[in-house]
Amino acid sequence: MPEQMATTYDPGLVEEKWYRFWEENKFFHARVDQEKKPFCIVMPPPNVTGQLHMGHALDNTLQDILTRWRRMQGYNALWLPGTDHAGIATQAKVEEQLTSEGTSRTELGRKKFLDLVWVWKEKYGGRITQQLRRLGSSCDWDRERFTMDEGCSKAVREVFVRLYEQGLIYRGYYIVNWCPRCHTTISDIEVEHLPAPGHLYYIKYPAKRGGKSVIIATTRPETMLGDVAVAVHPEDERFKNMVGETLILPLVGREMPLIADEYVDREFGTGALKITPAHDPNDFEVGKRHNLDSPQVIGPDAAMTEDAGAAYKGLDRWECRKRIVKDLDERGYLIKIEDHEHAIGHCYRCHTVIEPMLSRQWFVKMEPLAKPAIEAVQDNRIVYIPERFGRIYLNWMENIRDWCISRQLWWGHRIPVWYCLQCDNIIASPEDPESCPRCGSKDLEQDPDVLDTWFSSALWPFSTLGWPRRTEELNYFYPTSVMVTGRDIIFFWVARMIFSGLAFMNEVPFKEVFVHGLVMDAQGRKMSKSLDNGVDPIDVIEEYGADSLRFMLVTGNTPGNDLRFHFERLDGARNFVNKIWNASRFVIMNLQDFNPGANSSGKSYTLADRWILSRFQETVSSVTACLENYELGEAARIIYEFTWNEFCDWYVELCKSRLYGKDLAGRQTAQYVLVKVLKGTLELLHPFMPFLTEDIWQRLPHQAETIMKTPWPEHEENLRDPFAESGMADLMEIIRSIRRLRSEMNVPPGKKAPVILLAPQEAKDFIGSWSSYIEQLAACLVEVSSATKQKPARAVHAIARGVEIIMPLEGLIDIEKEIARLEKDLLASGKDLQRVQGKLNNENFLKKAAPEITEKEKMKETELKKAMEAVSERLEILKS
RNA sequence: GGGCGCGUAGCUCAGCGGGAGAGCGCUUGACUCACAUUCAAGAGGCCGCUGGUUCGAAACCAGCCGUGCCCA
Repeated sequence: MPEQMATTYDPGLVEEKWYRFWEENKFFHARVDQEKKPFCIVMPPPNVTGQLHMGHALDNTLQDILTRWRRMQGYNALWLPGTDHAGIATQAKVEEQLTSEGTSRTELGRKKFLDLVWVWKEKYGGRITQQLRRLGSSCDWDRERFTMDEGCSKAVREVFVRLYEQGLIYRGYYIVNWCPRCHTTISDIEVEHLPAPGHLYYIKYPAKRGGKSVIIATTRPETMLGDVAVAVHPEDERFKNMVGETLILPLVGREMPLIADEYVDREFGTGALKITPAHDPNDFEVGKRHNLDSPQVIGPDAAMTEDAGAAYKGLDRWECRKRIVKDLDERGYLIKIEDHEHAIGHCYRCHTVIEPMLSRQWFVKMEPLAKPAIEAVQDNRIVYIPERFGRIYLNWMENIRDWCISRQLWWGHRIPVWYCLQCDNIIASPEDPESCPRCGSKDLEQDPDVLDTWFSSALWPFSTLGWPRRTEELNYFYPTSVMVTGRDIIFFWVARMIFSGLAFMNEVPFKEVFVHGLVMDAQGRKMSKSLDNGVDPIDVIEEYGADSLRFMLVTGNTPGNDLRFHFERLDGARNFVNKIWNASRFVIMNLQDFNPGANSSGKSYTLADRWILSRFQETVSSVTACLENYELGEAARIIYEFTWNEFCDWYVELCKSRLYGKDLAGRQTAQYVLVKVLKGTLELLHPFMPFLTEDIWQRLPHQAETIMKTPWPEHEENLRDPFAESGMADLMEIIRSIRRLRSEMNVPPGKKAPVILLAPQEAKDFIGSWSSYIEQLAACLVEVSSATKQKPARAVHAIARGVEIIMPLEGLIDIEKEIARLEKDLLASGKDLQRVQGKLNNENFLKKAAPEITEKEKMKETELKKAMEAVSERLEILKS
């Protein structure tokens, strides 16, 4: 006795069970198998101490769909999961905790602090991977990796040392982005430029020899304390004969030159630019060109330094700005202040205003690495989907600057460089060195900094497969098939994986990059902690089930575009899930006597059978084609429409009489087709809704252990049946017309209405053979006649697909209303006819349009004419 | 300043050279034995604006307006 199925699907009852079933049976595990074609995705590793958010849910749903689909297609599919140590984020969280406990990392010291972070990692590291399981992710947990595990750490050191030896990693003294709150440098792309209202301060810099002074304009007056020059454009007539003069820096009294440099924008401000090499990247370049000093006036805490002078030392940068402005004003140097909106760099993590600062850091020299990474995309060895992201990538790569990789943090991969305290030798080594290879001293000190987190993520596609060891996994699965990720980390991550893969594997890390948009809130804003507008995927899964969430995330938007999160759309997905559940429930309830082996041949298909089987073939091929093109939302939509609008609304309804009827063969055929199409649909849907489909599939007659391992439905050409499709389309249109008449005439739903169908001779037999369909689905009694039959006067009338529909309604009919309705019809058809004839009367149209188009228009014309004739005739009868 | 999206039904979005679509919402009717998380029927649109290409444009091109994002 089969288990009773509830009338509504309850995901909470089954999801956990099926996930455990899959995981315990190792269905996600992929082993190297030379007989099979590999398919591999490496998961963008979420922050190890983070929680699943909607972005992860979307990203991983897409990956899971691709993985499950390819696995069913027979690929040896590996989806390799893992987590990221997320240097700044994780360290910040642990530091927060320490602060709340009244201590700090500096108090604890490096060793103790790191021990604590590891404890923290152990505690929270499992949370996100558990959450990924709730989503249904079919990743190979036996191969789960962590960016700071032994293998990845080895890879990081290996890469660092090799790049160092090639001269592609260097230590340099440059302007970097310093976050005064995180107390570390960050790379250029980690700086967020946000527009902010500010001011433009015009300040007078007097000339040493008297006479004309120079007025400069600046947005950051406090940096004037570090000024070493004023620059003008060499061709600027206003300053031409002043270049070379000496100016006096107000408040400080420092003498400095007026120099000429092409960098200066003549249009901005007064055309004279103060130069502060230690606190502005462009000024730094100017300073280098002109051999200028670079006094540092702002320190790591964003407070003014000793060099700022006694009057300002120790002041916070904003406080100092106020003071400077006040002092300048009092002494007559301040000319004016204008409002000025400009972009200010903020730390992407803590949103503190970045301080450009001169500092000694480690850099990766990008130009030689970028070149092959550009070529790989240019010659399509890597393809971006959608394409436009490839152009964005190229534009960025072509203008790339060196990458600052050292971070003043403790949590991360420590830079594998040691300094010999005896002979100043610098040693970069994959292994911790015992002694200095040059002087033999054991007095070595490791660089205190760690590497940018993205340095290790950049190696992810090959470090996770075993590199630097040449493992069989690496040989088999690399290059991976596709990278699925959000548009916001193309530069951070995708670009860096590409050049790293090319540099160390001599091969691209993946062949395709499938870029998706961001999940926004209902108003289209980014979900964020500060707005508190985020929706927790786990809450959604608990309320709606993972399948509904997945389906909602995948439908209703196009690749690469952002999507808004609406609970209404979740309702829609949940309803669809329930619809499938109930259609399946109906099928299963009617299978008690089903023998899958008994009627595999010699079936006598009805028109409806032939139609649904043919429609299913169409669905299989279009869904597969959509998936091949990464049109996942479109694929889901097609399955939705097929299931709901064709299978449920029409086929299941048409099966009822056969299932409940006395004809055993008819019942068996219906069972066979219902099972075949339902199973096939579940298989198509499985990548999108893994839980529901497994649950139902297991209740249906089946061979394999799991739907996961069932072959992806193949298109069966012999089941395509254009005749059945067009025949059914005609019948459906007739049924809809009758329903419309009933509804307009307010025929009670329970009442069987008599209907006369006047069909042209060639269609009469066909309509006659399948008139039972019309009777079932339009609740009527059908009489089919030839078109010449005498027509009753008191009746409503419609025309569909060349068939006249006459519904005699003695007593119910309102002649005036019917006349008005028919006249409206006639008017609409007349307009259509006009448009069609307009085309057909156009010589150019007939000459230039494709023959099948003109043919179609001609057919339309005849059809419209016939319909209008019938309606006119009808009107005459009614009016007489 | 440069680049990239997006403006289609009240809302959210598909369609992207040959009859304007879906879901939700709305109106009307139905608890019909898989499903009221349902079924049936319906109303609702100068497809942002202006030009151009074409026999034919919501779709292609140019410009403009509005809006969002990225880079400088």
